[in-house]
Amino acid sequence: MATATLDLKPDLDTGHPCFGCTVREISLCGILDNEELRAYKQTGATVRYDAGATIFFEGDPADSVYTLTSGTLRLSKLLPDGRRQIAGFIFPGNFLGITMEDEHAFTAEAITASELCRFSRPKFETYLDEHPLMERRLYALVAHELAATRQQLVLLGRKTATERVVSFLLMLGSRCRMDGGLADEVHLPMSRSDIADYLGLRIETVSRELSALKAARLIQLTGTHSVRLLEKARLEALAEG
Amino acid sequence: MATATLDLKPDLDTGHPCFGCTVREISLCGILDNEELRAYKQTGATVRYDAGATIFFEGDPADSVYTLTSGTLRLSKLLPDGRRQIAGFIFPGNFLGITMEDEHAFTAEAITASELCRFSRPKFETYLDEHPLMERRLYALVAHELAATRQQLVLLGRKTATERVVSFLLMLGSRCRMDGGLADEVHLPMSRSDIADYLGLRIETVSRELSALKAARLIQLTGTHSVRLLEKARLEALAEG
DNA sequence: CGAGCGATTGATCGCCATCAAAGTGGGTGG
DNA sequence: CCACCCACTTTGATGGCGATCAATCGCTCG
Repeated sequence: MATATLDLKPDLDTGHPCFGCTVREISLCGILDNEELRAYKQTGATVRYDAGATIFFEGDPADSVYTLTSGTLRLSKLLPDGRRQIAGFIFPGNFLGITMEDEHAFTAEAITASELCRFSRPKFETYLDEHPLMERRLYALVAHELAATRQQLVLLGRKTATERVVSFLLMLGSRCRMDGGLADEVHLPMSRSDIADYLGLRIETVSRELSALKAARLIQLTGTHSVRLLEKARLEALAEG
Repeated sequence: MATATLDLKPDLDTGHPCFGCTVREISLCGILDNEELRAYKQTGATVRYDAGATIFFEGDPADSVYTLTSGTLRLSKLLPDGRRQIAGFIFPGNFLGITMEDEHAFTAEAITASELCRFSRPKFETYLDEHPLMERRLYALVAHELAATRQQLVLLGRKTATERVVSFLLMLGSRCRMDGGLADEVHLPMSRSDIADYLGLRIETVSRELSALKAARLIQLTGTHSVRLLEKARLEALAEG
């Protein structure tokens, strides 16, 4: 459904408040032109969070929406006894606060120091009312997120530990390529604990799987937070059983 | 975000093509009035599928969207070796074909004989262009679906077999109450195999868990496809660990 | 150089999968 | 109407993958 009307407006004036924003093209704002974006930006504000800080808790009133411009966030939920599941990571350009409910169902925390553009819900909705293209793009983003989340159901419901870890690395790998990074050097901003809670495993298992992949010469552990993918084809076969 | 503009239009003329449609109020169409609905309905067609029939396969071009009016569907995905994950069940009133991609990422099959209202994507999108309230409602539906799917991530990633089965029963229970059925009598149109593939378990485990809940006098198995929930409070405690 | 936290590696356990067999029920044809 | 059939479900016995418990490593920062 990539209609012409959803094409991005490429050029921004130098001096524009969003000039130099590295994520505009892949974010909600990408469809706005100079004037529209200036007006839109003025309805919001830039906010910063330190690593570990909480943007909102599960159960907090959902009165703002955000676009992440730098850093990494995690969306998570705790069971009463402390078990944690991470529903997703938010990378620059991603939209946060998709819900139409009154309360957030998940907690959003900064994994690394992060910057976001924040908009109040009422203002955001008014803006949407006046910009149907933006609403359509928002819909496309949510629909895409839904598809990705369903894919994660397959991972959690049916894949083995090895398949989960490899799928995760490939997923981040394709993200990096999207961001213009090297295709085979994957940066992992999150801890082993975050990875484990995203993949439905324990940190020991994640660590063991990474070590096993390294021993099999399929990856290289270039640092605690970076991995080099050595054999994409074999990894892709591994990821799907 | 339940604004007044999203309220349903209640009364339909007798003789209206959608008069008697039992799911209009909880479906996408709920916001349309007599005239709008008549026009909308004319852009689509009613289609029927037998139990077991496939509405579309993973990878098929996504050229139609649907509203389920009767029956039950499953959305599933197969791994190359035959492992299956069911991403969700579709009940009457639910929208099918949310994707904005060109291809369906999941296979949709009829669990029981089903009826759907089908609309071609281009016509549907044209209709959305002209009816912003409908688009907003569609967004709300998808956002809600995303939240539900993320909740399912918690189930698959972190819950035990018992917790999964109990969560599933309670989920269907709250659905029944929504549909005006008895709150504690849950109908399970799907097979044990479908339940297992939805919960990331094997059918033997599902069966054993149900037997154990019955032995604990927490449920009654009133038939292969129906369960009575006896102790909601204790079940709810069980579902969350 | 030492403290402390996250990551890795090792040893063992337990939940759920797997393998196997018996039970159940709905539909069909005699 | 009943007997059979076949698919689905349930129950039982055993096994394996990943969790758990435990110890060590290694980086970062004071």
